[in-house]
Amino acid sequence: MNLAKAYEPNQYEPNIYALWETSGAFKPKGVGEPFSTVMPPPNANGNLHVGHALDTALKDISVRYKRMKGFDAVYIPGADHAGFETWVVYEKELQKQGKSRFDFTREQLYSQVWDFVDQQRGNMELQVRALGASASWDDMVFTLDNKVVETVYDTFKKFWDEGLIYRGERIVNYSTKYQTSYADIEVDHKVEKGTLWHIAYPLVDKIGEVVIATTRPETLFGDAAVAVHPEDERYKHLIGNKVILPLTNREITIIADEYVDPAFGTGAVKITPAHDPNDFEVGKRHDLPRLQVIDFDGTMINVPQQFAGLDVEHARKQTLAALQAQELIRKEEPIEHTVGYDYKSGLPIQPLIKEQWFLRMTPLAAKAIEVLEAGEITFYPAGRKNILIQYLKGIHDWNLSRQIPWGIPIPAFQNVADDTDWIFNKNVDEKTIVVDGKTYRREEDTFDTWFSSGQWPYITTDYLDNGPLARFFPTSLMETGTDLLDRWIARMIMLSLYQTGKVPFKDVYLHGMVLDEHSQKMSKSKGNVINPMEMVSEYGSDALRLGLIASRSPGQNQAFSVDRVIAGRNFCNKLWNITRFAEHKLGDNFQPSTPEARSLADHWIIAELDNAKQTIERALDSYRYAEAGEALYHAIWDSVADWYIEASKDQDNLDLLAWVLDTSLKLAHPFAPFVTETIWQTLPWHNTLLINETWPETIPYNDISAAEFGQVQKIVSEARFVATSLPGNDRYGLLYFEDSLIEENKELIKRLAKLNEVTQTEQAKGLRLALANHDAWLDVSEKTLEEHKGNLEMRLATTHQEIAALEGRLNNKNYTSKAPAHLVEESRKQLEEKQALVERLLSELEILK
RNA sequence: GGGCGCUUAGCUCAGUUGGCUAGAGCAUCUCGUUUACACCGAGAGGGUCGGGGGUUCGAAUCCCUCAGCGCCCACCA
Repeated sequence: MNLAKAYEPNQYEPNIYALWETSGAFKPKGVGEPFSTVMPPPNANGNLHVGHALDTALKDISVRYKRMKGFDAVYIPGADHAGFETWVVYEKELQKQGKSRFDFTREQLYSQVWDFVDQQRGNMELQVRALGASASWDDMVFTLDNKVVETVYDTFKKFWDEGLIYRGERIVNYSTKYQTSYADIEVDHKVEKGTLWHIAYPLVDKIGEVVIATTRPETLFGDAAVAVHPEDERYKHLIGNKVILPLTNREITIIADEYVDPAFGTGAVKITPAHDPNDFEVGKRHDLPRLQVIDFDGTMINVPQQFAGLDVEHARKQTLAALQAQELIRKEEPIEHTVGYDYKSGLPIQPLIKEQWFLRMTPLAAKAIEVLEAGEITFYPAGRKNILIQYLKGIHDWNLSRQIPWGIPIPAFQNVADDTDWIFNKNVDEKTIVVDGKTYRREEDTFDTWFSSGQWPYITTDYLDNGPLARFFPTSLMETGTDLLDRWIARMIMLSLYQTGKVPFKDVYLHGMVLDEHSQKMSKSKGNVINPMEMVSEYGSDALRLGLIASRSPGQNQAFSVDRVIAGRNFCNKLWNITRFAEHKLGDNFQPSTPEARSLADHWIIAELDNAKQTIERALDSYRYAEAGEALYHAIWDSVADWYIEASKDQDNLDLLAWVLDTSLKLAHPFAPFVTETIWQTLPWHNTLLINETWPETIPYNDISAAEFGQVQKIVSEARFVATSLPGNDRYGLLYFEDSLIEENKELIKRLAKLNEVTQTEQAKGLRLALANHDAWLDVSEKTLEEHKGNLEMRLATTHQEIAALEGRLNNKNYTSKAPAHLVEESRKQLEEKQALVERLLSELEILK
């Protein structure tokens, strides 16, 4: 025992975590209603950021709360190989070593990244532990674990067999920097000011020209046609004619297509099937050749000598210069248009043609929309559901292929003799295989990360194999950032419905981004990144947790506040010092027996804690963490520390004091697990772990006694208020007429209001306190009284105003007839009290005259 | 072009079916070394809830409108 004067979190946290973990406290108990949540696999490629800390805090609060409530709770940890994200990090490492991906084979790269990730993973797991996550580490899943890969293959196979997977040559979003294609949602669209160039294409057999408009002149080398609207009178007569493609001697045809908007630009569009999704479609309709002029590394190919090898930007400049030289530019028009950018490198995305594996999304999305509309999943905040439905309604087929070595290989092989012949085969370690006498070459691409993490809930619970955690599927709570609504939540729902026929989770809680203290997005380049581990070491893990959840609502991006973390630390210290007081009072060997309310304060504190408990329950049951945290904070600080501990100095109800401490620790445990467990371990009457305790139960108390303590508080507050507003620093005596409440709580009132003495009197004198139900006076001198007169008059004026407002309300027949009865009743009571107060204030002023 | 969100105290933000005198943390001011805690205690000041209109007995909360800020989605060159 003998606790230090202040709580030093670093001294206790690692030991407490080890105590929990080694005791098996994080493992599901196998009894009770299941409650489960899975860690959104943090990327296994670096340090946790403060968003992870928030995520962990929210989930762990829910898990600890449910565990204490008797649920069979499990928090399943995970780690994500985070294919592309990790790849980018690793490629930078390679660069530092002066190497590139092309120096190694796929197998070599894979094993190098594996080692790299393995190292990072350990670090990440330690950080999750430091955050206090009560995760069941034995059930940890890594997205490259065998069972994950096997399930991913099975799912892929099922899609393949049922015709939902197809291999297609299509325009894909291509990152020339990382040399891989992206999914649609990985492209950042930005509205920009650009230029629309009007370029003349001379007619072949006639005199004249057709002027097309384009924002990408450098792609003209890939043009396969010029398109106009079939009904456009300006061009109707030219349809079928040929033009000469400038800077080349190629002839291309003028075609008609509904796609062209006659009102835009010149009404004539160059068609470049290999480098624009719309043109690709037009090209398909008209059977146009696809001439690729931008290579996968972002440089020009299949173009005249002078442009070959240039990157896109330079090619554009030189093309324009060449066109200018031939006087073919008719106009330059400023334009606002959207440009797609690589979300990772910030460079423009090139639409390029590539053969990729696609998953047909429409049937999957339709099922998802169905269950969402049926309300099978509850969203916090609720509005996100409709956003998701909207997304699903407009979904496109999903490009599953990534041209990076780090990931789950796509288990497909292509016949070397027939490039349309693809077969499914899991033997991805072989470069070639022979099946039925035919030789097949391995697909070198890997899966989009989200294809594996999209199956997370049923993989982590081993639902498909009916593993030991299968009872936890569908999971109870999926908690993640709002930014993952489309790319993760949507996919989990679709894939889960497809594979299991069930929704993957019942509740979805989406938290916003944690911004810096000035509401700016945190980024390395701005240098405003807050490292959660630094917060933990400076203020403690609990403090960080409390600070993160305070005043934070779902779906809303909100600033991080060190002040709130400090407030959290102070709260932990408060709990610590409440314990020190109790320790002092109870001694080293205290063993409590049944607690029982005796004093008014006893009844009151039981009521307060019961109230707080119910508020916390209501809030946590609907994931209103901030509200729960606030209720806890005030129950502990205001009620327990400021009133009950103070009252305990004048009384000895040790059993109840111990109960109050226990109850406080239990209520606080989900929010501040480390400090509460640390304290619990010091209490001589416990030899258990707090994490395994049950949620507190209230004990009998009496409402009337509790309310009477409220009266005592009013007397104390009024005496304090009046005394501090009086001149000088005098301590005053309190006089009162026959009043059993004051009588019985004399000592308490005296100490709390810092009075010299509290005495019964026959004759009132001094300053009458503005109390509705008690006659009490501060024993002050005439002179002080005189100086206080102004205060009294102000008090009287405001009370008159309040009375007028109350009377106005009560005189309104609509109010008395339509408002709920208890509100009307309350107004009446208030009016009476205010009126009594006025009487007192008046008589007080009368004396002063 | 659609969709969503935000605007409440000096700062950062809560405020769930409309209902006590609109709250919190920090900051500010005044007192205070009462042995649990200065990572403290007591008290105080500070908001016409972005503007305007409407519904209602009653609006920060619901509806309309205007203004400012932010986000997401969308293959018009």
